Amino acid sequence: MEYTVQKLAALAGISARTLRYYDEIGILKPARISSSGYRIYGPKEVDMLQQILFYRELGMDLDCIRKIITDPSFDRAKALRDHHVMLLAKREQLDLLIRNVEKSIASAEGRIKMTDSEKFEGFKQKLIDENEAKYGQEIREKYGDDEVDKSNAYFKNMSKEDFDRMNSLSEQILETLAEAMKTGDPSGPLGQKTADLHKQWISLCWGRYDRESHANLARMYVDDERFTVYYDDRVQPGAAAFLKDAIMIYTGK
Amino acid sequence: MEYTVQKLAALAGISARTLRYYDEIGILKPARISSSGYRIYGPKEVDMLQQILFYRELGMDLDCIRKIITDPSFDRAKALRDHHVMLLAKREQLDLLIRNVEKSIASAEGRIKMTDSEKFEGFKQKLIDENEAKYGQEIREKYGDDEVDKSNAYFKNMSKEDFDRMNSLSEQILETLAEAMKTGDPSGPLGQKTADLHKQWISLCWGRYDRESHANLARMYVDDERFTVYYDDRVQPGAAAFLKDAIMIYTGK
DNA sequence: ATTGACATTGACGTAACGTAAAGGTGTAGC
DNA sequence: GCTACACCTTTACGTTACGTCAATGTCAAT
Repeated sequence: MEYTVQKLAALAGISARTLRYYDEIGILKPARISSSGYRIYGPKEVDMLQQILFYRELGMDLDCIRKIITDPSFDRAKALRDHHVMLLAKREQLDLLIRNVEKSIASAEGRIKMTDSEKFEGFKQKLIDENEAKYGQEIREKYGDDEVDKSNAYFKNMSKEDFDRMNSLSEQILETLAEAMKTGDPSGPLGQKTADLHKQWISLCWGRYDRESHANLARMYVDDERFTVYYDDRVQPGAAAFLKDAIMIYTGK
Repeated sequence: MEYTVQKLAALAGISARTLRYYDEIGILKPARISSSGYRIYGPKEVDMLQQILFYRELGMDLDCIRKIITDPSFDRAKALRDHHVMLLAKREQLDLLIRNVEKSIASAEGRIKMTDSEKFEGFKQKLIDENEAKYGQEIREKYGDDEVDKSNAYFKNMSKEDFDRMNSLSEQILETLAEAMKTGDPSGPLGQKTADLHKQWISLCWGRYDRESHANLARMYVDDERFTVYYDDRVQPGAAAFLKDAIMIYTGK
């Protein structure tokens, strides 16, 4: 498939001017120039543009992008994996921001107090992202290692202290869930306390927390018999469904 | 609490120059000027800056931000709720991008084919975001409804077809896992096939897939007795650990 | 052959700061 | 009281990633 400037621009959701600029600064040259001087882009350029937009989305400046993609050792497969890691990091930052705005709402309603520092949580992270984007590969490779280390160290470092805490949380969840079900209200204080304990348990298990995963896990609780049976047996029938409702309200889903 | 430029800048993770610029264009004036001409910011300004950064994060230009926050009918509580809705929308766009990069990886490995249009999914959304930011409230209120509908539609839409597929996948996983364990090699073709089936199952359950969550779930399989017992009972002792190893290799963690 | 939607290359404009210059201020330590 | 040094000020020019004309050429259809 071949594209002229405006066709490709429409496809990618950018302007024709942007494509001409990218040609001008040598970041994305057309596959060929037609006899009448038109820029013609081919499949390779489409893929390259996608790469560029991924980097751009992560806040990298065009000069840095050029250095990376024109590097002879540029590895598209690795770049895609890097994008993936960075996008997941960005989502965590976004989740921080979302929690920030939720806390700000609660604070505006006088339900909680926020420190000034808390008011800017999730914004600062952006700077770190950008630094990472600038220093590029080495740090990213290190980042990758850290990731692996972090993952591996998870259950190694956890032994005893955290593990005990995890088991204690499991028990607390069951106890609080039983109490909460007596009230019959998943949105009540006991229901929400259960959800909060459950969140702590997840944070410990997964090493990180995001509301969407929490909600998905809750859905699985009613959907997957392993879980349903576990909670229904240990608390009472309907416990898994009750917990799911509490978590849904807790996560705002 | 009172802040000088650099103190506030450090707090918010921006530069002192940015604060002076915001003063210059009339978007954030200091509470007062000290006898020696220093800018002094108070608690009100801290909250205002937070607002500004929320709007900026959503891609709004400063001129537009000024019009909003200097409007006499500006309602901080409503603004916060708007931020919340917009940030959730942004996260959905991010999830689209993440799925895009995952598909791109699969495509690079020749596992699937992508249309050129699909290659730019999640980027275009940004334009829509900006339009929404401009046209504001009515659309956002409608969007909010869609949000709720979509969440609810998750398992409603799944009924029968997908649900059956889920159960069939569960069985396949157990069968393949049993076969794979005979070879004793989690990295072998059968072990990796098990992991791939498991991935499909997750994709169905969670509505999306990322390797990190997959790996975390695998860790939970050996760590949480509910899972361990489930697999060890149904296949053979050590099955949960074997599956975890296979998934670790599969996800490259 | 004309129309209208495309393409081209300049060239200047703009937003949101970065950066440097030239100078005043606050306070900690000697 | 003096010095050092980290902070503050304004002024002003530089930069990035394009937007926006302007002047001109091209293509496809009527």
